[in-house]
Amino acid sequence: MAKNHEQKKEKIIEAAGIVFSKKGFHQAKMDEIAEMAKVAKGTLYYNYSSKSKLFAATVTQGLNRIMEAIEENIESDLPFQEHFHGILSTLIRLYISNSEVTRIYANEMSSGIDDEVLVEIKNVRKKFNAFIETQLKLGQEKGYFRPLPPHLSAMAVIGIIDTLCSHYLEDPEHDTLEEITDTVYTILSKGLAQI
Amino acid sequence: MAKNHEQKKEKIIEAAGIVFSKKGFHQAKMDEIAEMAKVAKGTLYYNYSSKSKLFAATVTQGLNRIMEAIEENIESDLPFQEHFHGILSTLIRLYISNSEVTRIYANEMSSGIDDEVLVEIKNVRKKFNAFIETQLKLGQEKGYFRPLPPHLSAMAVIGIIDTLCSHYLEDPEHDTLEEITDTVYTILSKGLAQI
Amino acid sequence: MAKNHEQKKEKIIEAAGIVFSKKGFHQAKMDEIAEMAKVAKGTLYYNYSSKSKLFAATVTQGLNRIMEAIEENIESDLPFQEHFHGILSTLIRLYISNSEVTRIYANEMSSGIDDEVLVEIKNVRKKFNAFIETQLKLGQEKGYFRPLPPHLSAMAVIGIIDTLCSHYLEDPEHDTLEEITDTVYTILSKGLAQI
Amino acid sequence: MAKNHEQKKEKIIEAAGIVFSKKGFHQAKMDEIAEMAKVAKGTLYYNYSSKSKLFAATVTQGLNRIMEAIEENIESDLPFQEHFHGILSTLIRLYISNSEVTRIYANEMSSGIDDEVLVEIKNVRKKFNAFIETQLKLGQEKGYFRPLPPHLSAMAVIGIIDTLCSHYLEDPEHDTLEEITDTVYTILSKGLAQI
DNA sequence: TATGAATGAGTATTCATTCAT
DNA sequence: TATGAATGAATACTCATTCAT
Repeated sequence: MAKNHEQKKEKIIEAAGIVFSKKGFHQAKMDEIAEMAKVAKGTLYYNYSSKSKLFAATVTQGLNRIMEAIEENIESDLPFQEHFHGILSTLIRLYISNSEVTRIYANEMSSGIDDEVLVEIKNVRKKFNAFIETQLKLGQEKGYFRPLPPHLSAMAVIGIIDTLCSHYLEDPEHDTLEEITDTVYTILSKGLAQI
Repeated sequence: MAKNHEQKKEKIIEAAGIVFSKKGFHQAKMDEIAEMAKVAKGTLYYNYSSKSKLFAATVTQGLNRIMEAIEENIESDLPFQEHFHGILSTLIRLYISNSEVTRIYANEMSSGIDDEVLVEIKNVRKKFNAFIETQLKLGQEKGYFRPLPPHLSAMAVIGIIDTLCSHYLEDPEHDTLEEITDTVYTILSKGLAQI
Repeated sequence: MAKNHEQKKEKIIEAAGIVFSKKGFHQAKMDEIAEMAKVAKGTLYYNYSSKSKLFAATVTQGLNRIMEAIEENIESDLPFQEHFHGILSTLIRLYISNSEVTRIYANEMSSGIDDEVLVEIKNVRKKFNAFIETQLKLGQEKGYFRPLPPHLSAMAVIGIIDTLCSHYLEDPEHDTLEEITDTVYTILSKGLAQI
Repeated sequence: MAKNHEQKKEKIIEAAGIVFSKKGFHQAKMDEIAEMAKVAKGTLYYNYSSKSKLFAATVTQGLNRIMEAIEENIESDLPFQEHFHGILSTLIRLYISNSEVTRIYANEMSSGIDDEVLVEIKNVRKKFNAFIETQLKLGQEKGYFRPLPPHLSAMAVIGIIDTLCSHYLEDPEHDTLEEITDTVYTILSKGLAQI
């Protein structure tokens, strides 16, 4: 019953995503994850040897899924301006719809997690940063972007998206997703200043 | 001796700032704070009735101190462009030099803290956001800034600063503070795109 | 093995009865109960979610056991006088032989226990009072007892038994159980005064 | 200012009586007593070297006051029956009006108090028991009471009064003081059985 | 005499992890 | 493979007592 087993692992990751994002790493309880996944607590440990490992698996799988989705959604034969707008729009949409994972990414890289596991998570993060960085370098080469340090620009992009999307998720009634996207796009491409 | 007593409270807040910023709220231990402040654990509770209250006092005092410093450092009779550059530069400098507090601000608004206390902290945060928002509105009125939603722009400003400064603090050798400040200023005022 | 588990719960209740009766609710320590039951402290909490709940379970189970024993021991087809004597004698015997529980019942209904739990305990108490009250009403209907307020009479019965049995338990050498029983029976049925 | 000082000690005892009776020995906090007495906590220790000593002083003073009041209120030249009724009535009245002390007496002789202090309290108790015992012996000598063991009868008297008065104090609306007094008198003098 | 800030030993409770079944 | 009862180390918080002023 390999399928059955994989399904169970998937159910656990899904439950973990929900609980970790709602409570953060330290406040999330293995009991609650087990209950939400409808498995016994022992089963968690049967599949993931510790809370940290389960956390790492949750974040890693989640971010990889998001990155795959981004790559699928990018059409690179558009004019660069539209290409860039498309990336931001995709990023924001996926950030919102995968909020269980992105919230974790945003808030819970703090200490108290096994170093070994922390390294694993930081690597996925780097992969994510590198992806943005690549896009920015592309823009620079094409002469569309200013020659700013790409790794700092990449972080700026992520920082803006992270902050505005977190704000949106806290109170989705307050602003529309278009406003968020437009604001992000305008600031990043043209800046706050006019003329 | 009232002075002596106030000094002790100050020593506690200072120790709390260090420990909370290093470990985060849930991983910070009252024992460690007491030890670092060189007082008995009971003294912590004699002065702050709970861990949450101590946390709130630490963050509130810290952010208020930063806001005062910002206001003292702003020269508002400069041309707006330079005025804005000055604000960003001051913000970044204070963010870095008060890292014990700003790290907390950035990472630990998550759940698990008394609601009552959480509200107090969120209020200081709002005060901070409002300050940035006011500056942006001023720029819009002067015709210097585009008419973007000010509260979203304010968050974008904070998001960029937060992300880049956190990055700087994680590895201060990697980039200089000028690079950080320039990147923040350029992106925010002119955007990534050229022409 | 369910049996094993039930045995462990029983061992805990037994230990709790001994410690609570010796120390009272607030002075009883969970550590001591765990040690006496030969389980880890966590096991106490795995089975009873708090000290209050464990206390409630101990008292409730104990009083229910006593009430069952009383009902089994009453022969109601005797002449009423002997029937009443039998009840008192049974009550006293069970009070003494279940002293871990009755001592708690007598001394520890005071404050400091969760309200929810306190209510539970008071309900078992009411059940016990109601039982005595029923017997007294029966005696009144049969014309054997004076028409005194039954709930007050019931409390008087319990009060006398409680006081004399506590006295007996404090120093069992001093008086015999027969003397106690005779005194209780004589006072309650005929009063102190003669003729 | 000896007077002033004595007044302060009196204020402390009074506050202690209220707090001990409401919370019991272990749940009563020195802080609360100090606050209620409107003195600093240090002052408690300046006058009574420990919590146990303060407790002992509270109980001893209280019971002595009650015993004095009883002796003042007894008219011994009445017919014995009325004399006995008078004693019970006085006892009940004083039990109710000195509930802070009598509640302590009833519920808090349990463990956890310094042995030395416990002995002191038990001695006052014995004095109180002895007083009742003397009255009962008098009744026996006068041929009014049956020849039951006087120390057991005395405890029975105290047990009934204690239980019914505690019940009255818990819910003073439920029964009148006359009903209580009549029930106690009838049961004790004539018993529950009629003819 | 009186104060109240400071102390630290003592306690209920939590929760990741283990392991017999 | 899966379970869930059992564990015990870890931790926030309490409060009688002390003592410098």
